[in-house]
Parts: sequence; C-alpha cells; structure tokens
Amino acid sequence: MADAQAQILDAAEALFARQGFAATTIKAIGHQAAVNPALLYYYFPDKAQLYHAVLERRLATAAREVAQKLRPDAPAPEAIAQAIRAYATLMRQTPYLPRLIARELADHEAAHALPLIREIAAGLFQRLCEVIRRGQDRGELRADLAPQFAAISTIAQVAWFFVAQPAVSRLLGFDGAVPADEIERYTEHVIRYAMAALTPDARRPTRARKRARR
Amino acid sequence: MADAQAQILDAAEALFARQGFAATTIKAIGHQAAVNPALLYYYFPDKAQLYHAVLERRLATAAREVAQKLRPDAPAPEAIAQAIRAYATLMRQTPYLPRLIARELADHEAAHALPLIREIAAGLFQRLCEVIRRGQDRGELRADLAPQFAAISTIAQVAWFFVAQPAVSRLLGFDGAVPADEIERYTEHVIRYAMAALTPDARRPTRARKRARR
DNA sequence: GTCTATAGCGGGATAGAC
DNA sequence: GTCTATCCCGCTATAGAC
Repeated sequence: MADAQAQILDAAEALFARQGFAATTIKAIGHQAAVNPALLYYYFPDKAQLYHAVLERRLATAAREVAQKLRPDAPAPEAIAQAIRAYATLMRQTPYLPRLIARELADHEAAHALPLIREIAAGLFQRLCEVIRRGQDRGELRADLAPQFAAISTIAQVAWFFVAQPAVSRLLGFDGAVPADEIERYTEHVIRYAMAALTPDARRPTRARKRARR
Repeated sequence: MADAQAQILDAAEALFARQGFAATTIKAIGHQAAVNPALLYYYFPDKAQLYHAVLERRLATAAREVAQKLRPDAPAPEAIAQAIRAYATLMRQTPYLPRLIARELADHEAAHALPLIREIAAGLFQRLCEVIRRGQDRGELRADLAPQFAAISTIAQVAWFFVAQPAVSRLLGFDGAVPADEIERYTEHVIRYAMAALTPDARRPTRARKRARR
C-alpha cells in the first residue's frame, strides 16, 4: 500500500473529477482512500487546499510536456500534430485531468480559477497561436484563418472528446470507458481533420500561398 | 414581475449552471429570485426535481431547432453549415445551456444522466453521422474520415467554445463575456474550418471522389 | 400563494487518546 | 501517524399561520 497521502490524493482526484468539489465529502474521500477521514486533516489544512493539491500535482508536469512539442521554429504542421498527440496521450494517461480542468473553467468563471491554471492555459494558447502564425507566414498553413480561432478549433476537438468522455463513449457504442486503441484512432483522426482544415488547398489559393510564391 | 415560478426557474438555471447542483442552495435560489426560499417547495417537490425542470424547460425546444437543420437529403455541406449556425445561435441565446449540458455529462457519468439528455444527444449525433455518411456516398465529403469521428470533431469546436467560455473569453482578450459579434465571427470560422476538413481536396483524391467519377 | 419557524440530518473540522 | 468521538454549523424540507 502506498503512503496515505498519495492514497488520499488519488481518491480525492477521482471524486472531485467525477462529482465536483461541493458534492464530494471528506468522508467519501476517506472511504475511497481506505483511510480514516480525520486523517485528511493531518496532511491537508482543509478541503479547499486538498483540492488545490490535487490540481497542482497534475498540472505542473502536464503543461510542460505539451508545451515542449510546440516549437515555433519547427515546421508548423509537424509541431501541431506532435502537440495534439502529446495532449491526447497526457489526457489518456491522466484520465481525470480533463474533467478537473473543465470544472475549474466552468465553476470559477475563470477569473477566480487557480492562478496556476490561468497561467498554463494562457501560456499554451499563446504558444499554439504563435506556431500557427509562423506557419502562416511560411505558407505552410492557410492564412485566411484567424490564428486564435484556429487554435481554439484544434484544441477543442481533443478537449471536448475527453471532457464529454462518458457521453462520447456511449455514442460510439461502448459501455464503459472508450478503449485505448479507439482513443488512439480518434487522435490520428483529429490530426487528419485539423491538417486538412489548416493547410492550404490547391483549389483555393490563399494569401499565404501567394506570398510563398514570391 | 413575472410569476414566481418563472423567477425561480430563471434563478435556479443561472446558479446551477454557474456553480453546479451541490454548491447551489435553496436559499441562494430564493434570494436570486427575490422570493421566499420556502416558496420553492410550493412549486417543486424538491431540489432535484427543480433541477430537472430547469433542464427540461430548455432542452425540449432546443433540440428540435438544431435537428431541423440536419436534413439527410439536403447537400451535406449546406446541412452541416446550417446546423453549426443553429447550434451556435441556440447557445448564444441560451447562455446557461452549454454549461448545464456539460455538467450533466461530467457529473452523471452519462449512464445516470437524465434520459431526456441521453435521447437528445444520441438523436442529434446519429442524425449528424447520417448526414455525413450520405455526403460521403455522394462524393460531397471526404470518405476517408470515420463519420462518427468527423461528427465529434465538428460538434466539439462549438461545444467547447461555449463550455469554456469564461476562459476562452480571457484568452481572446476580453474581460467579461465574449461579445456577440465575436461569437458570430467564430461561428463562421468553424464553418470554414470544418468545411476545409470535411470536403475533398483536389490534391488528395479520396475513395469518394473515385466513386463519384464512376 | 406566501411567509415564519423549526425539525432533523449530514457536512467540515477539532480534541485528544493511542 | 492514525483513530474515536464529537462539536457546530448550514442545509433541505416541513408544519402551520396568514
């Protein structure tokens, strides 16, 4: 058995992700962690800070992994494809992360969300926008899409899939969670879909293509 | 002043959407509705059924509006563009709907979600898949994308934008909500992005194109 | 239909034994 | 470090006056 603190964090993570902060009781966390509920107060000052600890444990490492793939100097299509893969892998390996993030966004009106989350979201987003903008300048990507919107469209496909996972799973005809190989297939689909949307089409000369021809 | 029942439903909708079911108290709803909290129990049997009433009031009409646009016999690109517009308009006019739906998906593990939600989600999704499948058969859409995945990618772009609205708004540089004209611009962007992803590319002959040439 | 008062329960958090 | 016992508060829901 791992040490109690880790047990508690794991249990809390699962419950906060599935039910939200308010609906999750200290007693339920203790039960799920197979630990005496009063013990939570030995490791954490109160429920709110336990929640923050849960988020921080995941986020710090997670953000770095995705950001690494977004190199503005690399060819944009490759960089974006790699980032999508990294993001999907992360979400698959950390199954509760998407819902934790989604709750943070929905519950706290963003203004009161953890500063850590705000920073990470803004950092990754700016970075992706930058990659897209450079790709457009080089003619690798269509120039008639607003970079911010293109970034949102691309992120949304992965983010929504994982956030709505329970429902998506049913819609795809599975009973419990979506099987790992299906997630991988979806990830590769997103890359194809996003690439088709983002790269210039021979039939539709874009400003970037004209620029590239000079 | 509208009748008390409507006041209560409006207040409950706003609070459930922003904070979730568990974090919303009867007293807060009464306060927000400018109504005595005990009065809620005159109109609704308990908190859970008030919540259901909130959802049902919105969902019944909402689903029909979007489904109407998804005519499998119409040209797929037009049908999809219309559906995206209808969906976005609906979400814009019913600002709390996206978060209510997202919470329903995240909280209830889909299996225990309101049957009404399950039906609507499944119905709309099947319908969109059907439109895509027919479009592929007619050569209007790329045939190398799985229809279910293509449907998820397309829906996700709009759904995520609205669910993550508070955060998205900040990322786009706005302070409060995203202004209406920016939402409209994003909607048109999604249509362009989705169309580029879904329609065949001259450089990349697809099975559907070959089929269409016969 | 609307309000006051309150019952009754379950939650977060603490004291203190071991 | 872990457990028992318990306090106190705020919540849902009801009884009953008006």
